[in-house]
Order: sequence, then structure tokens, then C-alpha cells
Amino acid sequence: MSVIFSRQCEYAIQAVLYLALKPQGEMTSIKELTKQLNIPYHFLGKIFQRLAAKALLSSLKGPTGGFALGRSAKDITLFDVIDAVDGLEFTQKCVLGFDSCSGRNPCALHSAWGKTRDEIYQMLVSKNIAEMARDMKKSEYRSVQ
Amino acid sequence: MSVIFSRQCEYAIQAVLYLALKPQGEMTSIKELTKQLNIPYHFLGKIFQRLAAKALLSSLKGPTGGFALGRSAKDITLFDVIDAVDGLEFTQKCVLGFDSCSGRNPCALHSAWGKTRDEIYQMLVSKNIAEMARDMKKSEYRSVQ
DNA sequence: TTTATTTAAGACTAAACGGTCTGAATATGG
DNA sequence: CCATATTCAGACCGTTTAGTCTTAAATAAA
Repeated sequence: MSVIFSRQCEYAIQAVLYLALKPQGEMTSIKELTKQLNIPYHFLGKIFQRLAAKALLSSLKGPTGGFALGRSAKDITLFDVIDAVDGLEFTQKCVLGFDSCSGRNPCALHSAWGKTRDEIYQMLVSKNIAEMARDMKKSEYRSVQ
Repeated sequence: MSVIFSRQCEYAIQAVLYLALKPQGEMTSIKELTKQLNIPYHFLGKIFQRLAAKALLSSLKGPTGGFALGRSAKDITLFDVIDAVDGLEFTQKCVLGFDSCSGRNPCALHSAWGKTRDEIYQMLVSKNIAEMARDMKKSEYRSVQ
């Protein structure tokens, strides 16, 4: 089981961070991505297809084709990727699963989780993927291994 | 999709919190629990069966039978319940799904998530389920509605 | 002792998620 | 024009999770 985000969302994040290190506009093939990141080929194809439909990515068919970020890496956060893949349910649901949980009728973790959730939100929006990808590269980030 | 814990783990937590409000040793039937908490009858039966096998609950067959906490509510935390149902994977896995993520080879969220994860841990162990259940009752907690 | 009520156990079904396969469409370069 | 490399699209399959059903075993009370 994944921690918070679905498997395909994790893959999407990893692949988008990989694209963020490429020169703007350069096309990268699914083949390269899945080899470098160790992600199932056709599965990432599906995921990227959807992200291209939502304009988070641009795509081009044919040889020299592939995918690129739909806008500058400086203008994309992890939150954007998560929104596009998993949606934003996780920002709203009660962490203990109580349907009736609310400020007026709080569960035992309502306020504590509210604080944590805000922190997670900040974690996802305070840096763009260009910075994040650079940080990972700096600290000897290796995609495979 | 649930936030962090599986559906059955959420059910387990809800039901255990319900038991925590009962006089120690009093048996509560699956029927009462599933009615009050709006949980599928047979599913909670399965979940509680496993929790009884792990001694987190005690059980008794026959009329006047049912389930009770295996030890004092003061000696049980949500962490205990989560450990018994979902296990502790979520405390170890990389939030972005990188297999290779570690202190030496950190992902872009490694340190930020570490801090958040510690907070979540505190959230789960700093109060016992007796206190938690009382807190919820105080603030007009109603299981069904 | 009989009946009713409850958990125990395991097989079963349904839905969600992860992943694969195939063929068509599109673009490039020779 | 032709061969090749790529995405696009949709059907398909496998695994995990959620949830159901049935029967047996145990217990209590009449």
C-alpha cells in the first residue's frame, strides 16, 4: 500500500520530476522514462495520456516524439500533479473515516489532523518541481538502483 | 480512497473507540456496533475476529456474548489498532514512492515528510482511546446521522 | 434439553486498482 | 512513398481490497 497517494500518482510525480530536469520543450519518450524510473511501460503511457489531455503535459507522436511539460517547470507544483491524478479528496476526508466529522462534530483527531493536513499542503505547494528536481539531483539522486 | 488508513482499519478504529466508552468488561455485539456506526455487519465480524486473535479484543459466543477490549482502554492507543490491522508500513515508505529514498539519497520531500510523519506518530500515541472517545462524546459526537 | 443468540471460519462475490496487449493514428527521415 | 518510432485508444487481465453468505460451534436462559 502507498502512504497517501495512489501508485499511479507516485509514478506520475516521479516522471514529472524527471521531465523537470530536461531543457524546456525537449521531448522525452515513455521508453526512456520507464527505463530510468523502473515504471511499467504501458502503465505510464496511460497515465501520461491522461495528463496530456489535462494539458499538464504536451505530447508529440512519431520518431523524436514523446512528452514534455505543458508549461514551465517553475509553474508546476506537486499539488498540481496530485490534483490531476488522484484529485483532492485527501484534503477533505476525515482521517478516521467518519462521514459525520466536521468542525461542529469533530472526531478525536479532527484538529490535530487539520494542522498536519495544512503542513502537507504547504509541503506540496511551497516549491515548484524545478527546484525539487534540482534538490534531488544535488543530493546524489539516482532514479534507478 | 481513504486518507492514510485502509477502510477496514478506519472501521476498526471507529468500533474500538465505541467500545472504549463502555464499562470495562461489558460485552457488545457486532449487531449493535454495526447499527450504531453504520458499518457492514459481516465485514466488522471478520475484522473483530482478527483483532480478537491478536488479543486486542476479547470475545464471547452465545446470547449476552459479544466483544470487549482485551485490556483497559487507557492502555490502548490508535497506533496499537493501526498496527494490528494495517501494519506499520506507512511509517517507513517514501511518500513519493521512490524505492531508493533514504537519508543518503533523499527524495524531494524526504525531510519535510519525516517531520510530518513524526507528528502523525505523536497524534496516534499521545492519547489513549479512553480519552479520545470521551473527547468525541463531549463535543456532541454522534456515531450515526 | 431445547431454543435462541452470538462469534468462528471459510468460501464466495463485487469493485477498485494496477498493469498488459493490440491495433490505429501520426509524425519523421530516408 | 515507405519504413520506423512514437503516442492514442480501448479492451482486456490479474491482484488486492471490500463486502456477503452459509454453516458450525459455543453459550445462556427458559
